[in-house]
Amino acid sequence: MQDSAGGGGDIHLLLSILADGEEQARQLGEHSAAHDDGRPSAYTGGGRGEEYYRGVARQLQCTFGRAMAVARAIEAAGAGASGSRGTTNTGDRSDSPRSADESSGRTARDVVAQRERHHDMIKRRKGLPRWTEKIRVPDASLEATPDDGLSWRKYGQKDILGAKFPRGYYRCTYRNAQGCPATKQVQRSDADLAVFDVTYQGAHTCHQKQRHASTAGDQPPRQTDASVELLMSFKNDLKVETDGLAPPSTTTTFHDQHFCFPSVPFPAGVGPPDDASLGGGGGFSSPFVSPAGSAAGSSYFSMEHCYEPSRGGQFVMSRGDSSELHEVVSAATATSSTVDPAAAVTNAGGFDYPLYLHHGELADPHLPFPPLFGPAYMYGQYRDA
DNA sequence: ATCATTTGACCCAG
DNA sequence: CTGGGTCAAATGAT
Repeated sequence: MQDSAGGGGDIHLLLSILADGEEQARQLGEHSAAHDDGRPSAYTGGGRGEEYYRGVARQLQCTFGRAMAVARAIEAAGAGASGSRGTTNTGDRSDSPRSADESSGRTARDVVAQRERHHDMIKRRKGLPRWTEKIRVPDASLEATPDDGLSWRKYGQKDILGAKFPRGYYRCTYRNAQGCPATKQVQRSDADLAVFDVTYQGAHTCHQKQRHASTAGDQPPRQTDASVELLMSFKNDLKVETDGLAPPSTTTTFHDQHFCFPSVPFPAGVGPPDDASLGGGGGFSSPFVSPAGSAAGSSYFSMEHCYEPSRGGQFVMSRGDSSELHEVVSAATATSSTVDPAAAVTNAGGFDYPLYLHHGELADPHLPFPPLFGPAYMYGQYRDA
């Protein structure tokens, strides 16, 4: 079942966060209703932003409600079944470097153990959400590496067939410390040296503080992307629960690296939205970077549509499930009154997003939600020379 | 000394 | 069998 690292603890955290998010959503709705005329349009994304805002809030609320229900179910089920490692979890540290304990290097036993562990890990990974982002770095030097502000530790590199550059494998720095399952693969595009394909897998369950632009006011690390990611992992669980045999891993790909939200969320110079959103409190300039709850919701919805990049670079809907989640999204779509966020974005940013159009084509109106896998939009500030 | 990266070997899925 | 993903010893950086 939900193999997410922790187990009971995570569930509680999840519940807590979800409850929090639900509340925030409620406030969001009220807020937008109350301030609909108070705020300059810029804050609402322009005109109907308010309605849209409200719709999102409503959906968010709904989603959280469902999520909580399911989470409770998971909790209940988990209590009895208690996942695999529940019992055997002796060495949760698992990392315990190497043998050094037995005589020589590796005994058959070690090998077996390792294999088991590996297998177990693979198994676990399989169920984790997976998505890809294209990140553009400011300079195309070979040294350049996309930095998403989170702490990763490189654990491998491999030459990939057909790719000019090797692929780097990273895992969360706190995997051992906090059992965070997040990993990512970074592959430089052979077409554009400044572009990287970053495939994330697994949600961060750790509480590392995503630091980037120093930014002035910072807030309690609390929610932020931790909750976002948690939600994503949660969504994954949901998915698994809903349709046991959905594709093990889905990939959401966003081909844009300039995440310019409708109302230019980040006041130039002030810093990345991530920190702003972290607060979930202070004044936010865009609905998308507002309260963490909202952000989480957005991400959640975004993740709902999973595309699988095929070899040719095309995107295909890979979701085969017709879970309620889909309904939620659809509802959200409907509620947001078919706004054409794509257009909004395009206009606001002044860029064009061919991919967005594609999304639209695929009946994917969730555009307003940037893939706020936090870090990424950091690069949005850079203009490709 | 501690922690991160490098790098070849290993394992598994397709 | 091959390619992709991970492990872990060796090595480097702080």
